[in-house]
Amino acid sequence: MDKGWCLTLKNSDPTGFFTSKADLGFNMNPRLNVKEGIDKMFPVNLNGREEHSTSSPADEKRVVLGEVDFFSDKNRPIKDMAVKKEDALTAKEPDVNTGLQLVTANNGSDQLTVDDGVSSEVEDKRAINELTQLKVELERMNAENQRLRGMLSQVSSNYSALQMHLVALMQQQQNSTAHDGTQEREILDRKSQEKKEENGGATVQRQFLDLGPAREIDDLSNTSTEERTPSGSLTKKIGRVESPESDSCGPNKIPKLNPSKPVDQSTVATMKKARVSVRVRSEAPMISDGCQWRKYGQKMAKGNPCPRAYYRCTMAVGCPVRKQVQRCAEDKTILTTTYEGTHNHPLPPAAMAMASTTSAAASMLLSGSMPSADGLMNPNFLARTILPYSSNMATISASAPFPTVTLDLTHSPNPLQLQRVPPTQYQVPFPVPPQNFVSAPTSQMPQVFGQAMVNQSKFSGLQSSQNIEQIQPPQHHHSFADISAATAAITADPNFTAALAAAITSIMGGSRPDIGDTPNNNTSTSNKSSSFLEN
DNA sequence: CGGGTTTGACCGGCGC
DNA sequence: GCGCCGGTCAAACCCG
Repeated sequence: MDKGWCLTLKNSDPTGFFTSKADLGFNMNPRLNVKEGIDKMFPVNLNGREEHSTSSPADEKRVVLGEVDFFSDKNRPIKDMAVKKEDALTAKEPDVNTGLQLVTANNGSDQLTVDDGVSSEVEDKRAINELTQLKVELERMNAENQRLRGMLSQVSSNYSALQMHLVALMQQQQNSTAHDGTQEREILDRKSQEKKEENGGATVQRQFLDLGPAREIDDLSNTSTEERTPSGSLTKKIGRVESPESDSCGPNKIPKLNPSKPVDQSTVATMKKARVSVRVRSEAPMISDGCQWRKYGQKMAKGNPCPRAYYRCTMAVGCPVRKQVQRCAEDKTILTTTYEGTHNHPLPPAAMAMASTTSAAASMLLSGSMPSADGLMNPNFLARTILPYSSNMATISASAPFPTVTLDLTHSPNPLQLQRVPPTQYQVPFPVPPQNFVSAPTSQMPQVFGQAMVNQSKFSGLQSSQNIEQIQPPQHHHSFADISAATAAITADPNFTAALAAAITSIMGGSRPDIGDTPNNNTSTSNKSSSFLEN
């Protein structure tokens, strides 16, 4: 026992008062047996120091036990003797019989500490108080958890609504295009249909071929970013990257395309080469992206003690999508997942977000502009176009053997940055009512991508974003500033950030980890990463 | 027994 | 041509 009660005495001989418990006239429980005289007691350590700092406003830390009547054996009341909190205390040895300890304040007043049942009871009381506080805190956190779950659910439902809306818009645009009788569109549609027949339903590659007129991309670039390629145009330069495998047509190769569209051919060839890397902090061996993967190899990469694992998608026979998973050599908590290729099959909702994310990023990489003269694309292009809130999240490199987009989710965006973003930079509005709309920066990326590149869409990410905005102007910008503080707090934990990003990525696909993201949608090695919400 | 993982072999690109 | 390296294959192995 290293704590006790401090009584304050003044102009008296305290040693004469408290030689024993009997002398005190009570059993150290001031609430039960004290007669009169003391109105305040507060706990101190046995070394005579107040538990609270004597230099801080510690009045609130004093334990006021109410009116206490006390008479010593000399019939002298001890009352109103509270020591000033700024007075330092010096201690004397506690009485071996009573546990009382006389301490002397600098102002000359004496104080007495009690080491017995009183302190125990007070400690119990304090423990109870702490427990109560913890319970309150726990309840608050549970409520917060429920609220966040509700937000995620809302975002999920909003995404579903938007997805349906987008499909409707696509159909509407297709109809209007057909009615316009645009020759080019008809040709594209016809060729698209031919490709579908030719590829046995593998239509996904066509998505990236129907990128639409370069004018649309260029127009969007005018509204999304002032940074353009040195040539001043974002006109497609697809075909600069010629692949020696462009004419291959193996089971994992891109089907050979109509020679009448050399641009498409090179685009498809490059699409296979284009890669999207996602960096997250995760202890799990692999992030959960909703797809089924089969590991087909593992290699030790040069310069990294961590092995690189190779996976291929097994959700459909012949799906060309592959991914590499490797931990960062510098920070092994960072997991880098590199996706390559495009799924040739329908995706489950849980996999839609990540797949569309990577597809959109790759599509932007290829359609927005290919590497500029210096071989390195402006790293802010994608970031400012699709990730207006987190320009530091995306880097694009075309100097590598394959053009690669890296989405770095290991850093939480600066919430202040969110508030500074002018409304005109919000690329993707939300056609659902805003009252319950919530979006966090970490969820913005999957949501934007998820909407921009729905798997069966024939729009590029740029087009879909633009089209939607034309129909439904942005109107929910205040939500971002409102939640930025909470977002900052949430994303302060890097692990949670990564988990949140992964989870939202999954959730944005239409399922929640607790109801829809079954192990069947993941490899056996990735199941661990989906349970963070329960933590 | 089927599906997934492991792991050494193999292949092709690339630089010297 | 040779070696390095990234990527893939496939037999062996593991596991439920």
